[in-house]
Amino acid sequence: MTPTLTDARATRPSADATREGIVAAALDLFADRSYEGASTREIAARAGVSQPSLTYHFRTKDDLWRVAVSGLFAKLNETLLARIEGLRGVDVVTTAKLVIRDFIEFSAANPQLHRIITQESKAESRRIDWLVDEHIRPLYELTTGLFARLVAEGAVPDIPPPFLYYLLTGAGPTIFVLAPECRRLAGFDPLNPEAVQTHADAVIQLLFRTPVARG
Amino acid sequence: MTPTLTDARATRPSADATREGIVAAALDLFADRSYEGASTREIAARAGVSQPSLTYHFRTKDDLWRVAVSGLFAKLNETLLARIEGLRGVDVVTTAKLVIRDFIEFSAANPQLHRIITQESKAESRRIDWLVDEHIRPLYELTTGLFARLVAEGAVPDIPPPFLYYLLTGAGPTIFVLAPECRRLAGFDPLNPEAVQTHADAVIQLLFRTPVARG
DNA sequence: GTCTATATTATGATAGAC
DNA sequence: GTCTATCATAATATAGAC
Repeated sequence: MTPTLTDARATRPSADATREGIVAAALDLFADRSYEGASTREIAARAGVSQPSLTYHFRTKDDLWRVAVSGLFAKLNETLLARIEGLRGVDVVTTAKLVIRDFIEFSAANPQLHRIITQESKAESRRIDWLVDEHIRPLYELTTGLFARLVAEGAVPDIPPPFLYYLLTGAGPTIFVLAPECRRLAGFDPLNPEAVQTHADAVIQLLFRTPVARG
Repeated sequence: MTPTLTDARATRPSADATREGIVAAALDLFADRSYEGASTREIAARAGVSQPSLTYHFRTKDDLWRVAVSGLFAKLNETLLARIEGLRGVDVVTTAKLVIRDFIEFSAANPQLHRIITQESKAESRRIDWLVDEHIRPLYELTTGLFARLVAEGAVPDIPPPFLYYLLTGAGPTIFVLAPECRRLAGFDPLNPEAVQTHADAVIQLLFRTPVARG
């Protein structure tokens, strides 16, 4: 870093702000264009910095991708674990409904997550191995564990938890991932707050077979 | 075409076979790498032809993409309309369950469809406009019409049909689109026939709230 | 109808001034 | 820490032989 004493170079953002700007731009472009389709020049342009600045801060395009994706998963984990922490002692059905609503709200606010996972989920990708080992597996274990208890209680239909995991993974984020299609096709924006809640209600109603009060 | 009388040039495939080979390779690579990420060189290599052969047969990369995608939608429409045709006069609940199972089986056999729609569903894409107008809207009208009748009959929960459309669009294909992830994460291949049926059963069970015999 | 060769542009990463 | 200039490679598309 070696900052100056006065730190007077206010014309340019600080190194941390630069990094954050690059990461945010990278996340948007990786999600929209896929890893191969997003160019470092365009990421730099969107972040308002020069293209070699990415190399300086992140070494390679691959490293930048990993940093950007890790940030997203950190946000998701923080959200879900804070919710679960706050509900310690509460019954599993109530907990699950609130966690699912949190997941759906997160997916609406951050559709990049599901887009990136979808793009990287291909046979040849080295990045999907990293993604699964580093970030997805803990969430998978958490979710399937929750579903196993819900099935045991008869709160959700008797479907194997791995299938329930992929039903939720698909049914939850897809309407937000396809938001540009939805606007053209159905004439409404699924990202507006009312639509997000309607969608969350629908997912919870399908899974739990009971009308659900919004949390 | 101007084929020779003897058509003895058996060393190379015929023009039609060449086109089909290119289209099949393009579909796989567009689905895996997105439009921008798939190179015409790699498509040509997978099809076993030279790179300029793509230009000769399809003029531009964009035209090739459209031809490949149109072929996929033609297959889907053929499948669904044949089923609906064959069930003329049968009650709407039975029809819907069979159509949904067909859609899920098609999604397992052709995960490229949902991958490509997902990749192109971004604000700036000119291709999503074409996709919606040319191919998706008729299927959307068909599906939401079916769901409206199912809701009216009380066969599925009282959820607005556009949301039911996106619930099915997400819950149906996602496990197949994420098959490489699923193999690593859950340890089974969702594309195996037994898993496909288990998944179809699960989707139908969630929507219709009754155990369902396989069709 | 298919190829080799190539024109033109865009890519990821590096060198080096400040 | 940020920039301009540039290298080496890969991209789409074209020219022209066969």
